Amino acid sequence: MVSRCPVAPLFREGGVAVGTHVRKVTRTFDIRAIDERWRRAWEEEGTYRPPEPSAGPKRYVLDFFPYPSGDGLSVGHARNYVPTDVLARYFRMRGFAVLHPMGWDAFGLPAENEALLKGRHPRDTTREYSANYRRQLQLIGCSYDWAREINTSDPEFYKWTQWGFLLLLRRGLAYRAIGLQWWCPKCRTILANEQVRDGRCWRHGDTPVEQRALEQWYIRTTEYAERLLRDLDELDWPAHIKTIQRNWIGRTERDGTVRYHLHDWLVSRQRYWGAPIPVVYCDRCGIIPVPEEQLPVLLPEVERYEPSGTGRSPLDAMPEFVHTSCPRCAGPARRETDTLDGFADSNWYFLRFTDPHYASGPWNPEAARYWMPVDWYIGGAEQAVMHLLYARFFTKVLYDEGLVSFVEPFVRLRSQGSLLSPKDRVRMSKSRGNVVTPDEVVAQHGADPVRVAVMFIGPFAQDVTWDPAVAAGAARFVRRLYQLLAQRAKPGTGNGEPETEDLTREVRSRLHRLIKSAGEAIERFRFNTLISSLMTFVNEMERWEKQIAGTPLWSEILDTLVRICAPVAPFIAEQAWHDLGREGSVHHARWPDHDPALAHEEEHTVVIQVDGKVRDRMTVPSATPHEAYAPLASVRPRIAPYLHRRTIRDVVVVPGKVVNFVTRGK
RNA sequence: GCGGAAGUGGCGGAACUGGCAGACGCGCAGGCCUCAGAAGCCUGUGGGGGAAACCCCGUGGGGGUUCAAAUCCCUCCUUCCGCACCA
Repeated sequence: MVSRCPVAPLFREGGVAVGTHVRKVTRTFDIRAIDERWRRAWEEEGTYRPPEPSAGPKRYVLDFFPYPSGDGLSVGHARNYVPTDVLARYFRMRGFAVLHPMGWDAFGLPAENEALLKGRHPRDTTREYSANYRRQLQLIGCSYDWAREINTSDPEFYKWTQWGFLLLLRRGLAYRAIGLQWWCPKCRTILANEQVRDGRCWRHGDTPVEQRALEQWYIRTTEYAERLLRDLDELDWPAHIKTIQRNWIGRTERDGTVRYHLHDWLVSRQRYWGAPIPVVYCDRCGIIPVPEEQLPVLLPEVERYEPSGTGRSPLDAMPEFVHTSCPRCAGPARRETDTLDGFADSNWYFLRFTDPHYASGPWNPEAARYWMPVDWYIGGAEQAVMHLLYARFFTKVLYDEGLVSFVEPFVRLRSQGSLLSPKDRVRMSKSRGNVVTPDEVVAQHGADPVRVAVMFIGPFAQDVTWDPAVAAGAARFVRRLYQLLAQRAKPGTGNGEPETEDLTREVRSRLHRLIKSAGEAIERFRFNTLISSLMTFVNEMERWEKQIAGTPLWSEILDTLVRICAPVAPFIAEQAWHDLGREGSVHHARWPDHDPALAHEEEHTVVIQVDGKVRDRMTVPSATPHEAYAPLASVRPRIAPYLHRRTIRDVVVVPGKVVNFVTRGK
């Protein structure tokens, strides 16, 4: 049980000896000790593992999985992962079975290019960098179920990527053709159309691409153009992402024929770091797919994996890999030596997460039936075309094959804005030397303040500039929140007077409005206003504390508040949960239900206008009939003079909001 | 050029369906605490006028609809994104 964890001091006793006397001892909130204690406890307890077998209503909450870079995560990445984590934690507390996994898009050009740059093997860099990502994600309290971690360069994974290629081949959707192809001299490989921007390589913006004639593998995405276009309508995605996809598919009418701008997807890469394309070439039988039971076609272990620059893969120079026997006639045959584009991995990885160690197929049909489709998919708009289009395409192929029951993999998509560096107001990158890491901000303020800061700094979808002052403000808020929840929670700290009925009703109403607005803010991805409503509530409770601390009402408030704060500030909420004497983990506690009758405000402030100008305000019971507004308002000392010797031509009443006396004619 | 999104205090932003503009935070000012500082706490903080009560102005510019506009419509300006040139 979580509650067995050793108790660490919450407050450090601090004091400085000056001159002849010792300064008064001050109590310092030691957030790092709290972080460390619960980070360890959650990992040991498997706090975020979904119950097995999962049942009941589910939520699949997924981040775009990253390729692990040697730069590690910046606070900018936290703008993606933290809000998603809040969403996952919220649904968990609401009683949903939540799938919230993380893995590594480890195969492909970006990973191999970086390894080349470092002069190391991508197998080693991948292992090292993903471990660092995992550490950083745990540092900021992301509640992934790490038992489901996947890695696309793992043979257990790419075996099924190869299976997917064979499926496309069998359905006539993969073909070989010679064509003029874009060649990046730095990558020394062919690029897909989508990987060429302004005549330059997507990974090497300073490198113009060249054209080469080569025989390549293509996927017939164009055959699905119409469905890819049409099915966009039903998706809950940001409008601009849909627009980008529509433009990319680009249906036009010329000569009475429907034409598409979309090209077939070129998947061959003359590179080492990818899944070998599972076909062999036999002189007698032609192109023969590797039988499924012989998968995976293992990527051979080599020390030198640099692109040859000849237009052929490094695998081509390895006779022991190339020479094989034909699966059909057993005669001599040659293996395909190109590898698959990394997007062939990210095409389907979300299915693998539903049962990542399943051995008899790419995914467990039962698990996929339960968890799929992805309910919330969160990631940057830079994947608006490639990954999101290929994953939609492949899902439709799986549907046509009868392997899945849905035609779209991602029901809801949300894209976070970039976090710009305060140094130069551009996106953070190590090469620019403008990165702020979560490590340094956590070291300075603690994990919860980092979480609060990246949510509070601006609207989720908007680009914002990182401001260290926001982190400092978030740290102040987290400390005050913790003090409210835990330090002064003990009975008898206030005057403990039996609360009056009116006060109880008012405070409880306030509490239930917070429950309601917090839940709505999370589901609507308004994390900045989520934080501000928590701040407002804490401010108000600090004001009320003198009157009601130590009463049953106060306990009710704290017990509710600690749950509402758990998704946002999981570390201090867990600590406060235990300080409040509760058992287990707050992260297994139920999200409080808001009672609409309690949340309902008993009084409204009504604005009184004369000719549209605000002249006074009055408080009325919410049950006041709207006919009573004008008589009440017209006799008020501030209002009566305005109405004196004027003809009231009209009175507009909006119950609970406004009463407007119109005296002017048109 | 076409299409889309946006423009609110010194700063980040809030304002749900047209109904109190500026919530919340940062910054700043004054105060408390302190030998002093840091931290913390309290108060104030859109602009102008006024001793005050209050009044006037105010959401990029201009016009309109409406009892009422940050919000809806027209127009102009600016910024960002996508398309168009390349694929």
